[in-house]
Amino acid sequence: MKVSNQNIEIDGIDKEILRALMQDARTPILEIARGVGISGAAIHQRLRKLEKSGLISGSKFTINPKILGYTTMAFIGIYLDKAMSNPEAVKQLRKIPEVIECHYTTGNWSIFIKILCRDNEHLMQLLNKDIQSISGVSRTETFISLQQQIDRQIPI
Amino acid sequence: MKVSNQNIEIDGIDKEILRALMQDARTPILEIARGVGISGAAIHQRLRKLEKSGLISGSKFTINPKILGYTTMAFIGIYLDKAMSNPEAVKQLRKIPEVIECHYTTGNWSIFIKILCRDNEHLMQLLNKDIQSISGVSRTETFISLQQQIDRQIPI
DNA sequence: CATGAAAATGCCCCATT
DNA sequence: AATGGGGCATTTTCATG
Repeated sequence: MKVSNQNIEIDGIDKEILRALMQDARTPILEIARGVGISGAAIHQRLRKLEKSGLISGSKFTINPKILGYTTMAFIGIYLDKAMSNPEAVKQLRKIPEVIECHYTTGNWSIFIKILCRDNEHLMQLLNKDIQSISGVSRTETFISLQQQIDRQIPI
Repeated sequence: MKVSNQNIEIDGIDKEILRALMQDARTPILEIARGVGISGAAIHQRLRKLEKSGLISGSKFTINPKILGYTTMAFIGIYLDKAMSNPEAVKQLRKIPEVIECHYTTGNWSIFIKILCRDNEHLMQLLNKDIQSISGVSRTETFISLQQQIDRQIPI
């Protein structure tokens, strides 16, 4: 089976390459080559093709925030005044390092963010001091992630 | 300055190593070594220390879901019947590949998920066919990410 | 913790098919 | 698209400071 989109086609070998690298970005190309039974040079060519297609958007070491003391994840829905320019609010949110995701969303909230904090006191400080002080923010609704059960990418 | 937690201490060199690899997991160790001015072997030792501490939880290639046609991200709050065992619901959610995050949360919802879908029709199918059919799910509230403005890790 | 050296391994380009 | 070869870079280990 082929998955195709625009001018990009991904076959089973591409999938195996991607799956290996999605699990561990430092998997040696030659190891993948041995696994799928083609030469390293071929894997290399396919990788260049996949990168050029934009399918591979990067590779990252992932840090466990808990080790740094960030044990609490929370989601915050933000209501903005109608007059407020959303991009300006995002600009201010970007300055808060604890904000790790930020979305414009449909629904009641104008903006929806994900944050990491050390504890409830830290969370309260982020809400009251950092976020509520952004001009245009009228109200927020917060809920805490008690436990994350799934964290993955779309399967290839 | 030192960031410390339990038995782990991270100095400025560790931070430079982590920052480089968080940006690009395939950054050559020797390149980092040249940048910070110590030997490759020393970087290697530090990396092993950081891995052992659990701070580094892995490395991943990141896939751009849009290239595969997954152009829509949505968040769904799920109400579960009181009698329902949450772990069973999570088990069912795990079978849906479009579910890329799943949290137990405080607040009105029992479970909060993030999904990727191809279009609104696909979203509706996920809601009506896949999620609503999970026993114990009484109601859902959905909002769509119109645009993601921030996506990052906690800064080191 | 850091180092240099050395061995092993892998990367990446190329000509060819 | 895939292959093997080969030059060069990187990784990894080790004994030592």
